[in-house]
Amino acid sequence: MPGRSISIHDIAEAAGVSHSTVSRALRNSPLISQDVRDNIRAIATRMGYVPNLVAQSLQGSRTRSIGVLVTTISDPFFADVIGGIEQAARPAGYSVLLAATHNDQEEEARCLDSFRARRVDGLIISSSSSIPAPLAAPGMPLVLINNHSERRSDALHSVSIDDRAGALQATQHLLALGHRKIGYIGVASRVASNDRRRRGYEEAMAAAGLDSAAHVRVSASMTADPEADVIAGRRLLPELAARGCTGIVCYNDMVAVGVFMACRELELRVPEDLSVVGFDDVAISRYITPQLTTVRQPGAELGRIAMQMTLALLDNKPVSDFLAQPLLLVRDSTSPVPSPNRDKR
Amino acid sequence: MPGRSISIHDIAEAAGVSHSTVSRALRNSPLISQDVRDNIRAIATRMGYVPNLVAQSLQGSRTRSIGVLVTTISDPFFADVIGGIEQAARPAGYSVLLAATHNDQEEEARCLDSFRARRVDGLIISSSSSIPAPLAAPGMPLVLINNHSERRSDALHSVSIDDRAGALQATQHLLALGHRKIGYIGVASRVASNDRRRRGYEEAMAAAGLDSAAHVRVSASMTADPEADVIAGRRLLPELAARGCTGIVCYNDMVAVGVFMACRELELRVPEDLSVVGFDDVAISRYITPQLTTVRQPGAELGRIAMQMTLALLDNKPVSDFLAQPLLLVRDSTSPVPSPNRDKR
DNA sequence: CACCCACATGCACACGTGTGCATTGGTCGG
DNA sequence: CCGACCAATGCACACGTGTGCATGTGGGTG
Repeated sequence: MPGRSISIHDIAEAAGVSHSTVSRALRNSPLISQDVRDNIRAIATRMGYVPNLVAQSLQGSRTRSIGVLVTTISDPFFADVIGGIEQAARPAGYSVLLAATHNDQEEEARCLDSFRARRVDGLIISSSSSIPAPLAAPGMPLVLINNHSERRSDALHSVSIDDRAGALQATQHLLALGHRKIGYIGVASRVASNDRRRRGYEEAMAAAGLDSAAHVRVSASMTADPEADVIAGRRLLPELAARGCTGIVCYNDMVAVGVFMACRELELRVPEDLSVVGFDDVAISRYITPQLTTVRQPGAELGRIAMQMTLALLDNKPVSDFLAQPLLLVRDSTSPVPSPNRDKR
Repeated sequence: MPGRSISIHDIAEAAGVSHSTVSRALRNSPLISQDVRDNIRAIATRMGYVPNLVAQSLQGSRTRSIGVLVTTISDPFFADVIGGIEQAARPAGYSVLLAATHNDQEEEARCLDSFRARRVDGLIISSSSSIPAPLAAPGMPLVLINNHSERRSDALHSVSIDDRAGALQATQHLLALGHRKIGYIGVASRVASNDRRRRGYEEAMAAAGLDSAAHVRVSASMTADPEADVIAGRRLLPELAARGCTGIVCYNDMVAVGVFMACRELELRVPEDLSVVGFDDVAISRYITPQLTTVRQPGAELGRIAMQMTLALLDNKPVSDFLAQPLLLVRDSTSPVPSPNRDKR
C-alpha cells in the first residue's frame, strides 16, 4: 500500500485554487500570474510533489518510453547496444523498457504484445529473428539494428553495419598475408547477418580465384548465447585445421575465442600456425592472448544512432537508414602464412 | 500520429453494449452471461484490441513495472544481473525499466526521479553509490544487490554475495599453495564491496600471521567501467611484483585481466611466476589464458532472486535478506609458490 | 397476483493530468 | 459613464479502464 502520493488536487487545495491553475503553473503557462505561479511551485516542492507520468501518458497519448527488444543481454555486443540506447534516451526524457527474447518466437511475440499494451512511443529491435508480420501500430517508429531485411515496408528503418564489407575486408587481410586456404566459421542462430558475412568472405575468395565452398562451416545450434558461439568455434575448427587451413574468418569474436580454445587443445599456435580474424571488437577481444585481429562494430554507437533516429521519427523528421562502415583492427592473431614447413599432419 | 488504437468503447459500440460490460467480459467476470462474454471476446480479437496498460495503471494504482538501476550495462556482471531480473519479471507480468547511472550522483537522482514519476511498483538497485536518503515512497519495495549497507531501514532489503567470505577463501587458497607475500588490488569506484573484499583478504593474512598493509593497492579512479578496472590491475601490479609478491587477490575478474596484461609486459608467467585469483566468474574468465581461478558470483541468479524478492514484497509476504555463499573455482591461474629460485630482481 | 430473488447489464464515478471555453474582475478608451 | 478588451482563473471534459451501486427483467413461490 503505497499510500497514494500527492496530486495536483492536493496542491490546489493547499493553495486555494483549482487544479487547472496548478497544472498550468507547473507547466509555466503565461496564463497564470507570476506570483501565483511562484507560490504554487513553492507549495509543490514543499509537499514533495512528483508528477504522475502515467496520467500524463494517458491524457496526451504518448508515454515517452521506447521498447528495446534484444536477443540476449549477456552478449557483450548487445550490452553495448543497450548502453548506447539508454545513454541517448535519458537526455531526451525517454525511458527504455527492456526485454529479451532468447531467439524464441513465442517469447518475442509476448514481448511485443507487452510493449504494445504499454503504448511505447517507439521500438528498437536488435533481434535476428524474422520481423513479425503484424508489426506494432502502423506509424509507430520502428528501428532495426543489424537486421536490414530488404526494406519491405516504408515504415521500418534500420541501423546496421556493412557485414559483407567487413567480412570482405577481413578475408582480404588474410589473403594479403599470403594465406590461400582460408576457412569461415559461422553460426545459424543469426541467419541474416551470418549469411552476409559469409557472402563477403566468399566474394573475396572468389575474387582471388580461390575455392571456398569446402571451407565453410556453420554451427546448426539455434541458441543465441555467447557460450553457444564459443562452443561453435571450438567444435568446428578441427575439421578446417585438418583440411590444411592456415587462416580463419570467424562470424564474431566469441567464435574466435572458441577457435583459440580449440587451437590450444590441438597445440596449434596463434598466429604462427593459424591466423584468426574475429568480428565485433567486443572488449574481450583485447583481453585474450594473443590480442584478436577483428572487424570493429561500434555497438554503443549503433545504439545511440538508433535512438536518435527514433527521436527524429517521433518528430516526423525524415530519416535515412544508416549503414556503418566496418573497420579492420589488425592486432596479434594474424601473421604471414608459414613457409613450407608443412610438418603438420 | 499513431491513429489512436481501439478501446473498449469501440468494442462496446460494435457489440451494442456498454463499456462496463466489455470490461467485465474481457476480465472473464461471472457477472456477464456466457454467450455475451464469448461474443465480446470474439469481437475484441477480430478488431485487434490490445488493452491499454497505462489506463489500467492509472485506475488501479500499480503499473506492473519495476525500475532497475545499475552502474553500467557494459560490465558483464551487471549484464548478467539484468538478464536474471528480466527473466524473472516477464513470467510474472512485470516489465523492467532500465537506467544506468555511471557512478554519477546527479544522474542517479534523475533516474530515480524518472522512476518515481513513472510510478514503478518496485525498485532494484545494483549501484554502488550511497543509497539516496530520500528513497522512493516509503512502502515501495526496494531491493539492493550487493549493497547491504548495515540495514539502516526496515524497508530496504538486499541480495548480495558474501564478499568477505569470498576474498577470505581466495586468500586461503593462495596460502594453502604456500604463498606468503600476497597482494590485493582493488578499485575505489565500488567502495563498499571493495572494502569488504579487502577485509576478507586482510583477515586471512592476519590469521596466518602475515603482514598485509604493505601489499594493498586500490585504484583511485571513480569511473565504474570494465575498462577502468582493467587499467587498474595493469597499472597497480608492477609495484606489488617489485615487492616480491607471488600471489595476487583481485577485486574482480576485470582487474585480473589487467594483471594478466601487466604480467605479459613484465614477462612474468602466470601461474609459474605469479598466481592470480579473480572475483565474479564472469564469462571472460574462462576464455583468457590461463583460465582464471576465481570466486564465483552468480550474477543471473542474484538478479532472479532480487526480482522474486520484489514480487514477494509486492504481495506483502515477509522476506529475509539473501546472502549468497561464494564458491572458489580453481582453474589454471594459481599454482604452488615457486621454490627458492629467486632469480627475479 | 404480488413479492422476492437471482441474474444480467448500465450509470456514474474514480484514477491524475491537460486544455478549450466560459467567467470574472479590472482597466482603459471613447 | 459605459462598453470593450485583457488578464487571470475556474468549469468541464477528455484520455481508457475498473467497479460499486442502481436498474431492469424474468421466473419462481406463497
